[in-house]
Amino acid sequence: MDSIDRSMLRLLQDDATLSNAALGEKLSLSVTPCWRRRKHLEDQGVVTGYQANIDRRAIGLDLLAFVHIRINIHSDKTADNFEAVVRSRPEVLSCHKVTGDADYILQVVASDLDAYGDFIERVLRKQTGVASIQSSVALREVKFSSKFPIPDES
Amino acid sequence: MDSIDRSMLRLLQDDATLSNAALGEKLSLSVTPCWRRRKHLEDQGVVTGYQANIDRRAIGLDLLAFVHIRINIHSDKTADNFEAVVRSRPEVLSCHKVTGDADYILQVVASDLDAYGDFIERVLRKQTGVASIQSSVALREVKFSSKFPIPDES
DNA sequence: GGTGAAAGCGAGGACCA
DNA sequence: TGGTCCTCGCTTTCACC
Repeated sequence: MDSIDRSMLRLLQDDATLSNAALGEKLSLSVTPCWRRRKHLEDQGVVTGYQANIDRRAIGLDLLAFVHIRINIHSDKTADNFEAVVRSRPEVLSCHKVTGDADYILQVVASDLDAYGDFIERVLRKQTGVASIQSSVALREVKFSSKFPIPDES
Repeated sequence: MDSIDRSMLRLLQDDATLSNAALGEKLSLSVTPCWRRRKHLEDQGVVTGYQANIDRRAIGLDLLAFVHIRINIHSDKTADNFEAVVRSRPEVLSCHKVTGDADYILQVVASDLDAYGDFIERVLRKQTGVASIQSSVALREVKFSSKFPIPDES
C-alpha cells in the first residue's frame, strides 16, 4: 500500500464508476497497472465492495436516531443474543459497544416517530438485559458521509 | 417509484457493479427498461452516487468514537461557524443536531487515541460556544452498514 | 414495455523495460 | 513495479417499435 494506492482509494470512494482508464489518468498510470492495483486492493479486502448511495429522504426514511443502551446482565449469552437481534434488524445501521455512560450506541432509521417508537418498544425494550434506552433523534443532518479519510501513511 | 424501483435500489445498495443485464434479470426486465429506470433514479437524485466501500482497519483508522457536544452560546453565528468546521474536517464522518442531553452527536475516526485526542483538543475544544464534549469510544463494532432498509412503500 | 446495433469498456494474457 | 499491444465478450446507450 503506497501513496498511489491511497489516492486510488480516495478516488474510488468518491466515484466508483470511474473506468480504469479514467482512474489511471488521474493517477498518471496506464490502464493495466491501474487495473492490477485495483484488483489487488479488492483481493486483499481493502476495498470490500461497491454500493449505490441513496437519498434517505427520497425513500421515506425521515427519521434517524442515536440510541444509547445500558445493559444490566453482563453475561456472554445476554450480549450474544442482543447483538444477534441488532445485526438482523435492517433499521439498525450501526451498533457499537462503547466506553462512557452507555454500553451500546446504535444508529437507527425509520419512516417516522411512530415506526421508531414501535421498534424501540417492540424490539429493543423486549431484549433481556436491556436496562435503559435513551434516544437522541436527529433534528438536522449537518454532515453525513460514508467516506473515510485516507491517511497519508498507514 | 414502484416496487421494481425499490427492488432495484436494494440490489444496487448491495452491489453497484451489477450490469444492467444482470440487474434486469433479477428484476425480470430486459436491458433497456432496466437502464431507463436506473437512469431515472440517478437523475431524480434518489441514487446520489456510487462508492467503493473500504475496510477502515486496513487503512489504519483503528479508532471510531461518538462525540456528544453541548453548546452554550445559542446564536446563529456560533452554530454556523461550528457546523462549517465540522463539515470541513474529513475525520468527522457525520454530525447531527439532536434531541436529548447533547446538542450535537458526531461520528469521528482517527488512527489512534493520540490522534483522536489531538482532534478533540485542537479542533473541537477550540470552537466558540462549545460548553462540553463527551466521548464514547467504540470498543467493538457489532454492526456497521451504510445500507438503508428500503421500505415496501413510500 | 421490447429489439437491435454502434461504440466503448473490462478482464485478462503475452511480453518488454 | 510500470508500459504497450491485443482479443473477446459484455455493457452502455442510442434510435426505433
